[in-house]
Amino acid sequence: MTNTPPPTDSELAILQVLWSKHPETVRYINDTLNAQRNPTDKEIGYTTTLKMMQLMLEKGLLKRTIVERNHLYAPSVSREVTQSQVIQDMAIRAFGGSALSLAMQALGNADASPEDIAKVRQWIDSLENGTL
Amino acid sequence: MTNTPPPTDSELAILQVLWSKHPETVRYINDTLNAQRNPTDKEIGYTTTLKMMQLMLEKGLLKRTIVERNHLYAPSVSREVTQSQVIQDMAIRAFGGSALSLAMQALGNADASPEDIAKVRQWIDSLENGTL
DNA sequence: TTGAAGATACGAAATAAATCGTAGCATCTT
DNA sequence: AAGATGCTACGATTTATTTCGTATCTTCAA
Repeated sequence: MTNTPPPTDSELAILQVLWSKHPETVRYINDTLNAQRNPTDKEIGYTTTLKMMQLMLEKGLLKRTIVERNHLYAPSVSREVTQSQVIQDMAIRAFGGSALSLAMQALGNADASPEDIAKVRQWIDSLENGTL
Repeated sequence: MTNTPPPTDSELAILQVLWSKHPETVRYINDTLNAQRNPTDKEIGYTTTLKMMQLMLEKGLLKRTIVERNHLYAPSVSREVTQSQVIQDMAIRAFGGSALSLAMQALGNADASPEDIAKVRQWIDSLENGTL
């Protein structure tokens, strides 16, 4: 088990963009991040995002292909795996290690619609029967 | 809405101790943290914990009373509120803002026993009725 | 009354994370 | 061919977080 630390905040911001669309260029990521952000805040410089992604490449969080001298990046760990890692980490850090109590608290926070609740019920059923 | 940033990692470690027992002394917190930690790692110095707690006092994360010249600390924000904040933050950082998908992922991670699942079902029912 | 033990205060160092400036190298445009 | 444009590389700075060293005060016991 390679106990890599969970991604930092900025790393997660980059990963979220790449999860929804990849492979992509640094330019694309940088533009997307800046588009999301509150216009009153200062923009993130291109080289900042570039540097982050280079570090993530070294850490093994991203992979890269080169096409026509341009670099295209993609996540090298799936969204689900990374999210699990984040949850596990958060459970330890703030919930005494209990992912279950984390889950219940999150449900309370979720401001769930009736359809959402139905989805959760279904999910629970599948957990009960499923591959456990 | 005072948009205070969520507690950092070390701050959460201290808060977790205090949530389970308070008010308590710096000495107690420090001993507890060191007892929890892997014996191979270096211990946290007393003054380190002291400093953290002083900073947390300034930030308003803790409150303090003085008894017989000794300082006793307690959380000034409830466990539930802080945990909600942490979840909200994590939802944004890693789940595209959806506390619901965070909750479902956490359920998958929770390695839940049948009793646990029953508890979750009950919790969902109470959410639905608005028994908050 | 002196000194050991144990406490707090606080400046400052060490570490980690995020940001940027500058250089260098292609390609494109005129 | 020369300048503009747009890319990557990478050292270095800035900022945030964590850790600790040292001074100081109080109490207790010999």
